[in-house]
Amino acid sequence: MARTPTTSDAFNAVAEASRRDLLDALGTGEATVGELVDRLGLTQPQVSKHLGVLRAVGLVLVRAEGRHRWYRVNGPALKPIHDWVRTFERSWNVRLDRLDDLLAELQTEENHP
Amino acid sequence: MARTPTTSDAFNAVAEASRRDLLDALGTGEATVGELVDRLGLTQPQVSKHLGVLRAVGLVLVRAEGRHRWYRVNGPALKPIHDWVRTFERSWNVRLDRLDDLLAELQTEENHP
DNA sequence: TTGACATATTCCCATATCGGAATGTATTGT
DNA sequence: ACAATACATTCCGATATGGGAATATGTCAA
Repeated sequence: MARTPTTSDAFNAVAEASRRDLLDALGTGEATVGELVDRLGLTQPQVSKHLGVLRAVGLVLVRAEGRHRWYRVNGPALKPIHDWVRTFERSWNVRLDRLDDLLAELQTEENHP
Repeated sequence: MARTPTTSDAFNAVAEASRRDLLDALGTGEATVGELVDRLGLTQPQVSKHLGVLRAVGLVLVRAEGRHRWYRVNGPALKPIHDWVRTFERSWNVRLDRLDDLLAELQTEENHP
């Protein structure tokens, strides 16, 4: 077998920096392919192909209007990534870490009434 | 050029499901290669190679003890992913979304005193 | 020393990728 | 009808991948 296809899930689609740049460039709004080409300095086929991958995994949605295609981010498709990485958040988030300490302390008190 | 190497950053390293499984299996503790082989049902070379990729991007740390290697997750290496995906959180998190509404409302009131 | 054990590394191959260049397909304006 | 515009698709080649199988490296135990 080879590497997991980029179109298999959000994790693989987003691994490519250019595709993250595209999502960042779209932000909360809409943009056409041409606008994205200008903003990112990529070639038109590059942008179209990357958008194709993002669309395949549901990370972007398209709306046709004349000869333009308005792309926008489909945020919820990123939730699986957020959910997964969030389970490790305690290892660098001091606030959550201190919450752990507090809970442990309460647990101890409970054992020594 | 080809696809971005798996060892270039956390995004690419974590794109492979087996490597996420390895990180999940490690959790907050430590484990040897053999233990991970048993837990995940992968072959030993598979586990060693995947751990090699994770180590290359700093996602795991190793401690040698005799003929065993104790691996553990290096959480902070996941922070770049968390930070990036977090900027899109508003699109699915209702609480943050309502906070946006509230702020917009306050803004309107300010304009109509 | 020798053998068993734990882990890492190498070799092989089928496969998907990315970029570049060229071309295809709609849609619009004149 | 025709040219221009906006975008998608195809063909190409170089490259890294992941699994399997075999082998190498290092450590312990008798």
